[in-house]
Amino acid sequence: MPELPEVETTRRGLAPQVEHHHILRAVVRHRGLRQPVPRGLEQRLAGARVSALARRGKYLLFSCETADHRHGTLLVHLGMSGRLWLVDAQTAPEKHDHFDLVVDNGRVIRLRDPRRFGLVLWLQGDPLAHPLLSRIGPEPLTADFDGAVLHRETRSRSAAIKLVIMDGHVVAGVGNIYANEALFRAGIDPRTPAKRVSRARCGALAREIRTVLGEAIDAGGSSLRDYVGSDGMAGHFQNRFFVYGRGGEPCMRCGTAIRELRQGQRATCWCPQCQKR
DNA sequence: CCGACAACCTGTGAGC
DNA sequence: TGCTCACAGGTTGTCG
Repeated sequence: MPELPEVETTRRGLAPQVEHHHILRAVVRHRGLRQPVPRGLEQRLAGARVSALARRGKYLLFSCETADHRHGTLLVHLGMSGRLWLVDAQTAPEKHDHFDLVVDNGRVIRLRDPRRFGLVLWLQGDPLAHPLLSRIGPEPLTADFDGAVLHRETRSRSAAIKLVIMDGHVVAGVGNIYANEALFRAGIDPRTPAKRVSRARCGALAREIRTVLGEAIDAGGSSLRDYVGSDGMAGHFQNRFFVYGRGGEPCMRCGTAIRELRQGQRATCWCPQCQKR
């Protein structure tokens, strides 16, 4: 479900409700996520103070000072179907509500994740040194990422450019929707071998990745099926897709039928007229 | 190092 | 109505 814009929308919604607040308690109802939710997590979180809520790629990091004055990080990933939102303390959990953080302001941050590809972990020490985070590529919305970086990272890659920009080790947070949309905006055929994308076109692609992610964040993310923001409100960027989910429909720029195929078990949509190798 | 593919899991919609 | 199949926003691990 969530790509970077949806995770960032969630972070922005939750931050004012949790930063500089204490966790009264945590509730784990299902430990079987992508990795098991660690035993003892509830004890570590009880009484902890959250100093900051940050994001790295699609991971959310709750920086915590525990009740016994140790530092740690609650790491949360939403996987394909996860969402994290605020509910009132009396809201009854439903079938796929696996995890709660009860905040000292009476709100509850609740994780719902039907497919359970999400992740809830406790990290000691420097969270960015953890193997899950240390190998993630540059953040697309900071100065760490630009055309020069993308060009360098793609020189040895013969795989299709779409697969390469979706590789989180090349650039963080670009999932299937925004990979399709950025390639359309940059005018690049998604099947092009990455190493054959010129320096200038890498510049255009890096720019479009940043633009489309930024616009999606401004729109509160994309709501497909069940995604909603932390406040339960749907995002509306899904109304501005040029190609994603539009196979067979006319291109919004030139009218040519949008084509669709599968790359790496994921749907790719592109305009054969507007996007070239 | 790179690429191809399966795996993890549930829900939904299309087609018969 | 009910069954089966393909597919859905992600990431990791394995194998060649």
